Amino acid sequence: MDVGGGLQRDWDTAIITDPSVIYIMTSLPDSLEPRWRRLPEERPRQILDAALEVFSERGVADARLDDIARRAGVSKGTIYLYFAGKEELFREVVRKTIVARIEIAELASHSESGSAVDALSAVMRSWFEFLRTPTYASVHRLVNAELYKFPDLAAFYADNVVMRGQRLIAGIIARGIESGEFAPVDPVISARILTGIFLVHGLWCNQRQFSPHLAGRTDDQVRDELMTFAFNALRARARDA
Amino acid sequence: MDVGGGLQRDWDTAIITDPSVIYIMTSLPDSLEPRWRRLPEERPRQILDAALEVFSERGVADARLDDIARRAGVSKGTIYLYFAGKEELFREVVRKTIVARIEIAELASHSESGSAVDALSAVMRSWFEFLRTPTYASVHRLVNAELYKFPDLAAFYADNVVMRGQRLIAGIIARGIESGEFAPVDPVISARILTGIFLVHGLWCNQRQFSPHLAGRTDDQVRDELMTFAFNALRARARDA
Amino acid sequence: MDVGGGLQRDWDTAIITDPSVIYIMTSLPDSLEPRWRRLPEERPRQILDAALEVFSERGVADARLDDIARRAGVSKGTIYLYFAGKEELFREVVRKTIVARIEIAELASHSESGSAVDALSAVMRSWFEFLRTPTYASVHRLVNAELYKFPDLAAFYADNVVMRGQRLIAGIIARGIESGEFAPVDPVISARILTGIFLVHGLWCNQRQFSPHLAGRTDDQVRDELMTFAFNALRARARDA
Amino acid sequence: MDVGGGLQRDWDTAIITDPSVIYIMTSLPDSLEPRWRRLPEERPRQILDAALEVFSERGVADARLDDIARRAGVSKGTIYLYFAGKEELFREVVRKTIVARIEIAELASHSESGSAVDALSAVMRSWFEFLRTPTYASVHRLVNAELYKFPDLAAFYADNVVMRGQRLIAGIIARGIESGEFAPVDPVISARILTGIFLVHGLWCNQRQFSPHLAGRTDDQVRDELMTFAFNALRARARDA
DNA sequence: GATGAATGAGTATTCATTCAT
DNA sequence: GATGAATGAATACTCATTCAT
Repeated sequence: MDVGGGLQRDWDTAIITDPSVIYIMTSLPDSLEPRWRRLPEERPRQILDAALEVFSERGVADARLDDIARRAGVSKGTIYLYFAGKEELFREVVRKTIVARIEIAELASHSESGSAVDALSAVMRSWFEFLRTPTYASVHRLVNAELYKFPDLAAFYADNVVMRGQRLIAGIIARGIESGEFAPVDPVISARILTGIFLVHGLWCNQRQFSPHLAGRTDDQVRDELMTFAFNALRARARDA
Repeated sequence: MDVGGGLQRDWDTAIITDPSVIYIMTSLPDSLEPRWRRLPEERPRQILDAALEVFSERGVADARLDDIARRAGVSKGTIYLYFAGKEELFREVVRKTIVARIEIAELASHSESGSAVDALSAVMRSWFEFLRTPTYASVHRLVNAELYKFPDLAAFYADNVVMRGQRLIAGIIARGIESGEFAPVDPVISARILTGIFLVHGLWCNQRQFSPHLAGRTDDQVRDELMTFAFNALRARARDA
Repeated sequence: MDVGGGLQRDWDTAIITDPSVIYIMTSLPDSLEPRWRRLPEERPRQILDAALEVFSERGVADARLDDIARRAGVSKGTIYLYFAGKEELFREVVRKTIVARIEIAELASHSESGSAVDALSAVMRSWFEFLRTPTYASVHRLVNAELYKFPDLAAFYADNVVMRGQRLIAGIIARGIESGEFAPVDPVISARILTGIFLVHGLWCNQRQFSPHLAGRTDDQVRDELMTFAFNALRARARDA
Repeated sequence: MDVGGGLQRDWDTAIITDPSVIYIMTSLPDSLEPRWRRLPEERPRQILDAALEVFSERGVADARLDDIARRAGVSKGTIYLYFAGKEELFREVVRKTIVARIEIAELASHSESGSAVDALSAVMRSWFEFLRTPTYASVHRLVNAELYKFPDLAAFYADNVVMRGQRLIAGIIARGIESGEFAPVDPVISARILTGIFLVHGLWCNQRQFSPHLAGRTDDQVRDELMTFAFNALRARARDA
């Protein structure tokens, strides 16, 4: 699903690459000496990174393009060479970061081999890892704070992040029920609830100043507590059962 | 089991009084020309109500005092008679609404009599009811979206809402463990996780446009699913236990 | 025809009135002492006057709202209290001045009594008088320079100024032909041509720096030359006739 | 009587060369791979042509160098290789086009042989032909609209176009008076007025959308009406004379 | 107390101009 | 010569805040 506008080029593929080393060989097949040229295409990356920072620090409305430009090390006008405006810049920030987030989820899904318990553990660990990432902290605040002003982005986020993660977890739970590892709960419902648990706790971990209820425990402890709780719920035998 | 049933309905009307009906008759019924005058004492309330609406619709930065004034039925200048400025107005909105929210929690806590299961059920029901309230929807968005710009308010919120609610639930869980109703989980941890579950789902229910994972179920079904899940987790006997 | 947008109030009627003396009596019929109140409605007039000056000096695109505000003695923001933006301000300037111009034409038309020659003389004199007015100089430049960017205004101008003036003159010419004062020319064509003659010469008189061909003659001489030429053409008897 | 008939048609193509066809063959026709290269010598011409278009479409202030560059098929930077800046580019556009216009006038003046009536007819026809040219339409708008911001250009235009044309016509009129073809009018005054008539009507013909008074007649009819009127005026015998 | 006209600081956006390649 | 990425000065427009009435 293409949420962004008409301006995007092909920096998509460079997302994970360190911007300071993005070079490209000018392919002259017959040339003896391949020459490296500095890619102006790193500009968008610099701007997007700076924009994510500023947006998440101050919110979209309060973010000043001037700040973003300064932090990206470019002039204000340069932003407009790559993005149609503030709003479009924000769209790109979200879109790009969400895409990156999906990659992570994809990686996590590779751990589907083995027992359902092991698979779920692996997914939970890697997901929580991601949730505690500074990037995710920023995006999550933005999603909660501003996305309702951008319905198309919100839909994109819901479809590609929440639903996707939930489906991944639901699959594992279903497998676990089949294999007898888990009680016969509703896999979809359980997956939704687990997703929610991880989301809030990710948020709380990322703004510990405002989370007195996490006082005294490390992020890893919190994660382990969540996992324990999750497995308890999934393996539960109701008293009267 | 449904203890808090009779009183939740008036939360909204208690918190957001309809500005269009706050009038007072200045002459007796038998007067030929009854004249209505707006109650000056209600000014701050009207403004706060309008402000909550506008803030939650557009965010603090995008909210225009003009809109708030118009919606409150007063002039822009009047706002400054009661509040020092936009930011202070926002502070008051949050403070007042949080205080109102606390009252509710207090009320709910009265249902501590009876079995832990019944008490927890009652609290969960009444709390979820509140979470689905338009007022809460607004506040919750504001809390997630903007509170980090107001550290003092964030602390106030964390202390008085999250911690307090968590303590309430933890108490009930502890009681349930003692009475043998629940497995010997950590009451504080469980309370925190349950709190989180309810918060996210409250949020999701309040912005269903962006919550495809709730498609096909009513808010009440969602609540019941949460409760089932919660009790499963709390009553769990680990397989190997 | 209403060309302007939604903002206009009722300052229309005050057009010719000197802005510095626009006061209004607050009509309290029973009050013993009528009190005068400064009309905020003079603001639009001040702004429109300043805008006409600046627009005609620098053109619409080069005109700075700042300059207009300063010259009107108000702040920049004040302009936006009365006009939706720069373009709308320009529309109002043209509309208002054109309306004023029509009043003049109306006045001139009163001289329709008497001989056609006398009537035409009177109209020509009063029209040329108007053409040499500083206000008209400004408007005429704006019309020629920028109106093509505002098709609705251009149509308004063509209908209400050019066509109207032409019709007035054509009527007099027709009368003169009937009475035998003029040769049997086509009244409409002649009126159009005379209109054109006066328009260019008005323009030339108003920018004499660029009109070396007017060197050595006063505006009144120019006018008389035009009139002589016009009457020559209208009274002409073709040689071979 | 139609003297200048054969040559007016090429004015436009001489002045605005179509940029898309300025190429040169770099190899001989018998070469297997004929390759076309753009003539660098044509750069300035291409830019000037594009600039005239854009300037006349949007006005100097609103014209974007970007558009001019794109239309000229060059990069924005290239413009600065040939012109000092936007203003200087405009100056060159006017100078070059005016010069071209003068050549035309020169050509037209060759038709001074024969009767004054024939000569004047020829000049009028060829001049009006030129006035209706797209190029002239553009220049005329620019002259009226923006030249007052460039006093030196305005003087250049007045001296070389208006005065020169006027002198040409005045000469013919004087000849006609001498020969008895015309009444003893003032040749200079008449020439000025005739010039004015043709200028306005040229303008009106070029923006017929805004000229309801020309509705129903072709440009040629308009021209013939002007000529009839002019000859009427010139051959006039005042009633009382 | 209320009003709403007026203010002006703050910012997104545009575009002529420069310059490294 | 050409390019087009980069710049930053310039400016329309917004809106919180003030204050005379």
